[in-house]
Amino acid sequence: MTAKPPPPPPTTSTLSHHHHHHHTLTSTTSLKLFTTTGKPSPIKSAGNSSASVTTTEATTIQRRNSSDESLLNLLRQRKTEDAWLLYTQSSHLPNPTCLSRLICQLSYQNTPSALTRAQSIVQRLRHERQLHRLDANSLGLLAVAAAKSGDTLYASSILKSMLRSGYLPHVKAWSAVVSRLAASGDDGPKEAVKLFRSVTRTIRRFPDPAMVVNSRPDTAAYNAVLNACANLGWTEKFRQLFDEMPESKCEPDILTYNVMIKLCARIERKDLLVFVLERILEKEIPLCMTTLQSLVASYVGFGDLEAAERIVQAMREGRKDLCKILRESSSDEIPNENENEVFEKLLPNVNYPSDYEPPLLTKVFHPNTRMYTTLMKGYMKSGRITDTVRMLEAMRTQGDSASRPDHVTYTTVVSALVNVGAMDKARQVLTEMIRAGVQPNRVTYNILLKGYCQQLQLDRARDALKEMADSGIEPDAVSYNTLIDGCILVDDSAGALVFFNEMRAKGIAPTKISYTTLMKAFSVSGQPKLANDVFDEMEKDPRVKVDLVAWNMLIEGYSRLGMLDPAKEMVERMKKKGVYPM
DNA sequence: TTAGGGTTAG
Repeated sequence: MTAKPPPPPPTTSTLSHHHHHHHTLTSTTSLKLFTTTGKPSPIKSAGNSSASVTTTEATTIQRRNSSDESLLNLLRQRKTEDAWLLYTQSSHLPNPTCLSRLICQLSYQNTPSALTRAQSIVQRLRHERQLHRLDANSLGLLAVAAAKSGDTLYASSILKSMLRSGYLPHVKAWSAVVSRLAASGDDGPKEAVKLFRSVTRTIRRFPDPAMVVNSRPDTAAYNAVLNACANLGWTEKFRQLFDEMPESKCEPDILTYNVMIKLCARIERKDLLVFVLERILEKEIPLCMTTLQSLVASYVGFGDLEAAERIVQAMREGRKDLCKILRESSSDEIPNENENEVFEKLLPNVNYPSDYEPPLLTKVFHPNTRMYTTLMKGYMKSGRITDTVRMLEAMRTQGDSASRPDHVTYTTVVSALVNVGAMDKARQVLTEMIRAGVQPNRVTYNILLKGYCQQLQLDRARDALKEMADSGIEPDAVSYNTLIDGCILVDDSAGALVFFNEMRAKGIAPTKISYTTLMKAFSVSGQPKLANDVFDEMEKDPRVKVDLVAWNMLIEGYSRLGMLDPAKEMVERMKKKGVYPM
């Protein structure tokens, strides 16, 4: 947590430009600080500065030094709140140590307000071209805090600007951001892969290995980027990165293989799932429950409930020959040739002879709540509502504490009932869960909101929103997006706007779905001008990126009314921005 | 939150 001076920048030709630039800035800026006249000072270093300054300047320096000293004291005592107040009370820019420590402590608090404060310091420094005053440690922590709060755009922009300036973030910092990006929607996974590449490229440019020792990717970092590849279905990229792990002295671990299971599911290669399990056992990597969980989830995703049930049943019976059971459930679909080559490298065991005796689990695993809930989701998705409810009953009465229904289980049942329009029964389950001592959460209520909206019962939806607040559950963007969409269903664009404004008034950040849904409300009600206004707001909001859906909604608003000229104009504007219609 | 059971658009 201590503030360190910026790491020595790399010396390769590409980055040396930044290097010199960077250094010039550092020395001149410390001079500027000590200058009150605004004229360039002849002083060359802080060391001999006091000799050549005037008396007034010396007094100013003293005042500033003492202010920095009080700030540093507060920071040392971890009085972050007081430190922040002191910072805001003075127009003087604190020294690099204080600024970095303040950013570190604010980032470490992991609260929205602390993050906003840290960001405001960065914004000020950026504006005053003093960003280099912050060390790599504080910027890295800020990036992690931003990523954790869901602001992955901000987090990756901080990291990118660090890399541009020759700063190398700690592996824990940059990999945390890669991990968040990988799991976030939109372009997140692509950005994760890009970020991973920029970091490793920058690392390679440093001639001295000692300088990059804390920034090199570890297995966790690889797992994060592999997860991004899995989410994208980028098999070849996955293999490349997987292949370079040994060169980077990283061993694949159980998570790496769990991510591989996800990749197989994503690219619809059900036939490969069993080979991943066999490979894990063959490499004697300790198996964990989540691997089996991932397998069941994958089969459920494929709609192969029989295979999922077979695993669960085998586990209930305490069997260890899961591989054998899964081999029996493998279908004989013909896989893609190119993909096969890739997987022969990832999973050499796909080519083992057919009389190969698959390995046994080294330990017995029992199905838990999560696994049963996954199976339940399968029933829900295939419309087997009776089985969903029956499963809940079985879990309640079974008496096994590791598989008792929890809030997600009940929420799944609520969701299943909402999906078939059985709102009264969904309500009953909500009551039942509360009686059983399981508290519904925001997701449970969001599903209920969705149900009332779908039933065009907006008043009931509003009541549910109140009920939510009364139980101490704050609505989020999803709650409001659902309600805005509900207003569209009853042709109430004014109501949609009211919800949108209510959301912003509550400090809930609109997502791009909020913007596009509100645009849709105005578009379908024949108010393209208003849709246009929302679009402009969206462009101004740094938290969201205008995407193709937003452009389409904008264009559609005009086309719907036969206003082809403005529609064409929008298409041109869109092309100029580098977005192309599909 | 190094993955992982439940929710929102088009």
